[in-house]
Amino acid sequence: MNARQAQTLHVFNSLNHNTILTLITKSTSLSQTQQIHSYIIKIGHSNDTHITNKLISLYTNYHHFAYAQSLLYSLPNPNIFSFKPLIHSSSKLNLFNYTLVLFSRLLSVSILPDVHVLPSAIKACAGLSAFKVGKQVHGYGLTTGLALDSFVEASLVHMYVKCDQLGCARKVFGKMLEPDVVSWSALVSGYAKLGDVGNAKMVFDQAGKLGIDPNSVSWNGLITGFNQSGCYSEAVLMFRRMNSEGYRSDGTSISSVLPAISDLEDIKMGVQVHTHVIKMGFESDNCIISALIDMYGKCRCTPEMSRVFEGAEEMDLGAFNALVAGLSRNGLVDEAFKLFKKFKCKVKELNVVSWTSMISSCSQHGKDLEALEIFREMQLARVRPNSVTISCLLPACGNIAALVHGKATHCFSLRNCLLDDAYVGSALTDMYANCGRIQLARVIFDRMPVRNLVCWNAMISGYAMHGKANEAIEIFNLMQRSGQKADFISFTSVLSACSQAGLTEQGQQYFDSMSKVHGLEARVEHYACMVSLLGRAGKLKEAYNMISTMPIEPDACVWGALLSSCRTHRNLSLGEIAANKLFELEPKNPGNYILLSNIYASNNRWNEVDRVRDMMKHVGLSKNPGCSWIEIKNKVHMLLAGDDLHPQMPQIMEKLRKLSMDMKNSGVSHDTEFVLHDVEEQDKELILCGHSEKLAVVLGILNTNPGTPLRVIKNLRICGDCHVFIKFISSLEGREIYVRDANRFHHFYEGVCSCGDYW
DNA sequence: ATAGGGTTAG
Repeated sequence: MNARQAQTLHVFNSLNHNTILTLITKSTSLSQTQQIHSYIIKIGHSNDTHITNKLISLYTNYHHFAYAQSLLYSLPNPNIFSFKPLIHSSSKLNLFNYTLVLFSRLLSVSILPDVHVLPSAIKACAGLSAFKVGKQVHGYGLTTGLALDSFVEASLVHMYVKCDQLGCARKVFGKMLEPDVVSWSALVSGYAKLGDVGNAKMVFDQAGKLGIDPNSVSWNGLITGFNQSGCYSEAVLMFRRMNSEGYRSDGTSISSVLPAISDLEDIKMGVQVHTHVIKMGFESDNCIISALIDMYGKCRCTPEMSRVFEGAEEMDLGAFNALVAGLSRNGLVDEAFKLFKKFKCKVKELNVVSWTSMISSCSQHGKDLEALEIFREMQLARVRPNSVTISCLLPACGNIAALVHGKATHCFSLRNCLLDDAYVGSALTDMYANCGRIQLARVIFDRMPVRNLVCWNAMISGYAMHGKANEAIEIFNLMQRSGQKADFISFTSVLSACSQAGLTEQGQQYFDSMSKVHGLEARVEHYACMVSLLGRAGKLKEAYNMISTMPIEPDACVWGALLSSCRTHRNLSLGEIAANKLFELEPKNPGNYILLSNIYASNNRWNEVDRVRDMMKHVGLSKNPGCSWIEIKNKVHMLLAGDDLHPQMPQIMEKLRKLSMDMKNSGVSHDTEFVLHDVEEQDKELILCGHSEKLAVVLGILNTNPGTPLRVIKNLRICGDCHVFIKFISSLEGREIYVRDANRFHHFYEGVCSCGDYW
């Protein structure tokens, strides 16, 4: 090729080059871009960096990232502009991982990032809370001098705040030549979010010195931050300060401060804010309406709550959800359900929160079957349940020992990747424990990737419920070794486990360690555990002394623990004291009368037994089955007083069956009463009947004494509360349990226990 | 080219 030819070719190419660039800039659609692209390939310009950069930019604009990326990666000599379009738009779309992939590619081909690209990478680290990577990028910025740029500095502050590294954030902020409101606000709300009230206020008060004028976003960020860390009174305080210092609170301020007021149950402040809302004309803001409804609900002002809802111009789903939650929180479950049904027909767009809060209110108020039914409907309505839904549904399964449904829910969580959620894990642990499957509960617990206090407590209380004290203690210790602090609930479980297992000394040690080691003052439920711990060990006087000297007022649980212990040890004098206290505290609780009558009976004071029955009648408990039980107990005693037990059995059976029928006919709640039906007449069997809690205790004894003979009667139906089920199921460990008629959740077990004791 | 704030379900 001669010189002239070469020149011609060059001119041709450069002309062509410019023409192509103009062409690309004029392209208005994806298809045009593609046409030009194919032309570029045809004439052999696909290695031209300048041209390809334009193409990358176009494809990125059309969100054809794969295309843009393949062009970028195939370019022999890319420059910073080849990377910019993809890095910027991936960062804009919050595709953080992708941004970082592109950024590291940029570094690996030895291109120096500039002050425009670096903030995108830093933003990606912020979005991923990737502290280590963020620090590396920061270091890179320092060595290259890019970190001196004010935009880079601002994004670094933001990144460190998002990674909860407030020390680093403050360092960067402190070095800024022109500290800006945005970085400062991020820093302040970051401290508030971590509950660091001191630093939040300190940095906030530096505003004047730094020449920063806080705007409403700064104030609101601070309020929300305090809310998120549970510093509710600080949040309210800041709201007050905001107004008194002459800053205008906007809609966001109000909907941020209202949840704090709700949690403080500060109705006075709530009403003040409500009037402020009316004065400022914020009444049509849906967020504020929801927050107001929530506030009135949490302050137990249901009429006000409904009034706000009805006063709203348009039906907002958030407000509806808040109303449903508020009604059920105040025990008005039926009204909540009615409202839910009405809304369901009217508007077919209930969301996850609507369904979940309805499920939650059912499972919290003994409407477990309804909760399961609503969950089914929710799926028919094609609303996707989330982890919150599952953690509300599982207690419903556990409450009625609906193992089949619990397992189905477990599978659902597995399929939908919800098992990693700490709340779901805890609820599953709890459900399996409530269904008598403590080993499964443990498997769930062991597989949890992240554990919070709720998870540990669920496992401890599961073991405690099953009378497995050593295991409960093991988990309790494991929890502390893992760095999780124990709370009141952890101790209640451990103490009750010790009490059930008769670990008197160990229980006493744990009780003492509460205040000495853990800085927790024992609550009334812990004293109740201690009384039953001492009582079970026969140390009734010590138990009574503990009640007499405890620093807080003993409640019915404490006295009840003493009374039960007195029943176990047939102690009449202390039993009478406890019972008299209980008759004052809860005169309508039949259990206390029955316990006392038992103590009298075991001391052969049959006239006193009759007197207790009369007392029951006197306080209006004559229709209570317990009253009849006392009567029948007397008669059974008479029957059993004879030398030979066995000849009396048919008669006893007859009485029991009649009583069982009476209970059924009088509509006794199946929650708390144990009912026997369809007892097959078998000779020489003594059947346990009675109050569920007592039955649970007896079954528990069976459970801890495996040698106790267990005789089997077929087709016995039991309706009882969860305690009965747990003890019952675990007492049958290793035997087949059949669940027929699973739809109605009436559990038919093949087998029932019988033992020498009866109440 | 980059950055800060809102309601309702566990």
